[in-house]
Formats: sequence, C-alpha cells, structure tokens
Amino acid sequence: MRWHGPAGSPAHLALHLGAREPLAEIESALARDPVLRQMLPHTSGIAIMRQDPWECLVSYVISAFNNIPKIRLSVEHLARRFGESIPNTSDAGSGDATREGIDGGHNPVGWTFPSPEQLAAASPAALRACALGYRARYVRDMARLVADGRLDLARIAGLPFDEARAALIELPGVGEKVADCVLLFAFGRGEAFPVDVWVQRAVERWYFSGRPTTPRAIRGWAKDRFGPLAGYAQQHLFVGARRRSRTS
DNA sequence: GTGGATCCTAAGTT
DNA sequence: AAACTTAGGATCC
Repeated sequence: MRWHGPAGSPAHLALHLGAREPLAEIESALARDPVLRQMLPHTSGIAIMRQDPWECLVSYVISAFNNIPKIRLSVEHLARRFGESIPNTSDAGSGDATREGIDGGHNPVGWTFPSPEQLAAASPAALRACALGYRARYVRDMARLVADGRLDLARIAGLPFDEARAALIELPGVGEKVADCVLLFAFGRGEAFPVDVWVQRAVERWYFSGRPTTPRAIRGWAKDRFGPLAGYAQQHLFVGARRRSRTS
C-alpha cells in the first residue's frame, strides 16, 4: 500500500481503514430505509476505506469482468513483481476478519503497491504474467499517463463530483462503475454509488419489485434516496446480496 | 474420497 | 454491441 503520509503511522492507518467513520450514526441513518433496516443486522460494521487513488484505480480496472480470487491474485503478482518489499513488517492484518465489499486486503502485507513509474517501466510481457489478461494494456497505458505527467489524480480529486467522474471515465479501462469506485473509495465522495451486477440485482429485487432497470437509472435513484450516504448504502446492499447468494 | 478433464463463470468496458 | 483474457470454481467422470 502507499500511504498518504508517514508510512504506517497510526493516524494514517486509521484514515486508510475508515476507522474514524461514525458508523453508529451512519447506520442509524441508513436504518430509516426499510430494506436496509432489515439488512443491517447481517451487514453491520462496514467501513468505507480511504484508499490511495492510484492503487484504487488500478485495482478496480482489474476488477472489471473478473472474479475476486483472481483480482487478488493479479494485485499480489503486481506487488511482488513490481512493488518494493516492506522491511520489518509483522503479519498483523493478514489474519484479520475480511472487510467485505472493500478492496482492502487485495494487496498482501509485504510489498508496496507499485507506483505509476514502476508499472510504466514494466514490459508488456511482464504485465501479462500477472494474469491481467486484456487489462494489462489498460494498466500500462494509465501508468504512462501518470508517469508522464499527463494525468494528475490529485488534481482530479479536487474537482467537483461530475467533473472528476468525467475525467476518470476518459481513462482506458475506466467506465462508470470503476469511476464511481474511485470516487467513493479513494476520493471519499460518499454520494458515489457504484452499480455492479450485484447491486443492480439487489436494487431491482428489493426496491423495484423485480423490474429490470439500467445502472444509470439506479444511480439517479440512489442519489435521491440516500444522498451523501449512497456509498454506504451501496456497500450494505452489495454485501447483503453476496451473502444471500452463497449456500448457507 | 481423490484427481483430472471439461465447461462455465466473473466488482464491466470497449 | 459482440467480444474480451484467464484463473478459479463447479460438475462429472
């Protein structure tokens, strides 16, 4: 992981993990929604992380049309092959309970996530060896954009929501869903509501009485309904939908 | 119960 | 708008 400040300092770790989020307050607000009120006993405790924008961007580009075990594998490969080893790391964190619905934990303790410069310098063949498939080109192209100074994620972070979203969507491999993930998990824009297949199914089933809808319509609906807590609502719906789908 | 071949699947984007 | 890489999971011998 790349930290915003002094590596591993408790304050920045807490920020990264979303540990300072007022979860009780957030969840009691969400519980005004009947669907979420019923869901919360099963999903309580979700915190939205504040990820490094670059790591977040790459991770979610890799996530498209992919499955979670393989996403983990790819991120781990990237870190091991192109990142820097972190000396003197304890194993703290690896045995921790998984924070589902959140991209944390994809990068194993032991290596930093590679910088844009490190990935820009990687050969296409070496990137392919990270099991990225056709996404390898997206990762390399984005790395070059940042390394060359043509793309400034910190600048985008400061733009108004819609402008930042539009700028992200310009990037190779980034569509609306991935852009919303970066807005939510890296830029801390709580009004972002990433619509993936799970969330779409959940909203259609639990709010639209089974009527098919478009991701665009769902985003508009979510913004109206949940406002600045849309991202949190999305996480609870995502986790709830996935838990329900598993045989148990 | 185990091991391997085969088929299907997957946090969307182009 | 059909096609996309490829490891993992499911199913079936």
